[in-house]
Amino acid sequence: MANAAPSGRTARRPASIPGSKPSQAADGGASAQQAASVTSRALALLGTFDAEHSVQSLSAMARRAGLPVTTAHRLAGELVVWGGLEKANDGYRVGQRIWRLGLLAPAQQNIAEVAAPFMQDVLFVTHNVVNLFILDGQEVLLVERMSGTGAGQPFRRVGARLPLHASAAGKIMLAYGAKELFTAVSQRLEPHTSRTITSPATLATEIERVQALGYATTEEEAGPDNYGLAVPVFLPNKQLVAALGIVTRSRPASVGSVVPVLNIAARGIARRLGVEHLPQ
Amino acid sequence: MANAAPSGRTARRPASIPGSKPSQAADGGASAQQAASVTSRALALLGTFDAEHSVQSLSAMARRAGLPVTTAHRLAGELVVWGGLEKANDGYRVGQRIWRLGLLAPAQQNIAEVAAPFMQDVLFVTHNVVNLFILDGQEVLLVERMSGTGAGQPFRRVGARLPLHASAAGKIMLAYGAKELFTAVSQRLEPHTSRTITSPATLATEIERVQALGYATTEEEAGPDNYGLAVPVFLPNKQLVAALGIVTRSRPASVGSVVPVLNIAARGIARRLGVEHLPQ
DNA sequence: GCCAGTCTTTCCGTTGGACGGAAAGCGGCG
DNA sequence: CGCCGCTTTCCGTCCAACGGAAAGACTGGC
Repeated sequence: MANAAPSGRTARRPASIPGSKPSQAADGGASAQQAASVTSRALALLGTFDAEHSVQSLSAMARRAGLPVTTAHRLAGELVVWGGLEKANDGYRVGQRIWRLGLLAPAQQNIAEVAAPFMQDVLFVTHNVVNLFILDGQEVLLVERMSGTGAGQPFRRVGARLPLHASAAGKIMLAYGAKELFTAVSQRLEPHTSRTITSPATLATEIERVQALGYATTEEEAGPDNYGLAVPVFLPNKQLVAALGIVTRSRPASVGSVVPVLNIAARGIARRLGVEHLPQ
Repeated sequence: MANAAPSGRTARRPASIPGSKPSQAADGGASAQQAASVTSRALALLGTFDAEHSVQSLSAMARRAGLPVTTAHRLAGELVVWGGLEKANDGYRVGQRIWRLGLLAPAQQNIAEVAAPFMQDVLFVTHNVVNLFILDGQEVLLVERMSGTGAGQPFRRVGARLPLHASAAGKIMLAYGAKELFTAVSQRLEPHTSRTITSPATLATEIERVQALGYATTEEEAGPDNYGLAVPVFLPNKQLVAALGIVTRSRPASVGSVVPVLNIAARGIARRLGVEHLPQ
């Protein structure tokens, strides 16, 4: 993977990056400038779309992608032809071809599809918003979500990410996942509310509590009026694959009665995952 | 135009090369029609993924996209870096970045998200597989689907398309949509089972029946052991936006009791769609 | 009506990145 | 061990991509 030759048409990075942390750091998607190859520019264009920018004008895309408008125009045109973007009067949107492609992505395809029916069952019983998270890097990724007609606006959307130390699902990952994860995460505990755990020691105690209880909770640690509860989803071979949980707007009265429901659903999901395709 | 030098990157096959490499004149490349631009090649690569090919080797992708392996290798590499593809030992898959992008696509975002809770309610009452279709071109597109733990394997997956004349949702579109749609579709009525409607006259009668009843049914017209039932979802201004339905494995006993349930849910969906963002 | 500002689209000369054949590396099979 | 298919690196050639310039479309202010 030698870095490409420095000579670039537009601009170039001075020298190879000093290692630092690959992770997801720089490539925010929108902020990414410094495109070099044709493909990366087209992709940068796609990367400008997110939940807050699901409809954009051409020049907005160009600006956010750090591309000349002319270039953006040409590339966007090709994307539209292919179906990756759709063009309306008010701007560009993500095309349905991308959507259909996305349904083939592994994280989505296996777990979420298998889990959905079981999540329904939980919803029927508890009438709370039901979430399914998987671990992705040093965050949890919401792969499926369900809420009844009664619930208000959803807290998070499918595809959202949450930090490990400020979410019930994240605590599950910390408690039952690799130890390295804990050490890595506890380096940087960003506060989201006044109740977010920001001390590594406190977090360690909390994780021990989770391990002892078998479930994790959050109390306004991710956002105000946001109470979470999650249990692990283990494969038959004890491997942790996901965290199943609920979210409520006020402190749940009966944690004790919800946990068994979640556990039953988690076991059901695990059983089916074990039968069908193997973990990964 | 008048291409000058034949020694081009794309063409290059005068008489000079001793090597044979016939290569079809017009390139019959399965799906992709002689792409030229860089972007279109990268996209052609993505386009090789579908439900039957969710994991592919590099050369398989190259073959299906009609690209040289070398080129495919380079492009796939860029896609992997960006997150559009994921590379495992057994081949490439669609990356989760595409999945997350896809969630922003309009068809998915608006209707499916709004409809989901109401579909839950239907599922709760009927215990059947619940489907939500929108019209897309001359087909219906499954944008959301729900099934309980009891139901067996799903008939269709989200993202699937069905012909208008062989699906309950499609009949709804024909009955309440634009008239031109009917004339266009009735030109080519492909049979899927022995019970599929293949005569324009029969279809016309069927559509009238749908208009009279207010709901549509199919009886093994799309596949064996496949019985469908669907109702329209109208916006407050009478515009048809979707079809909501259920699927069963045997002839449903009580159509009469399910239709009201579907209609209530359809009204609920419409009401919320009307309140929030306007149709399109 | 006119001007100013923003966004979209076409045109076209220049050139640097994409192209892909060749070949090495890699594994499996008979 | 030789054959076959897939993956990956290398590198000289050359055309497609690039993007500045400018016209067109549209809005809003005065």
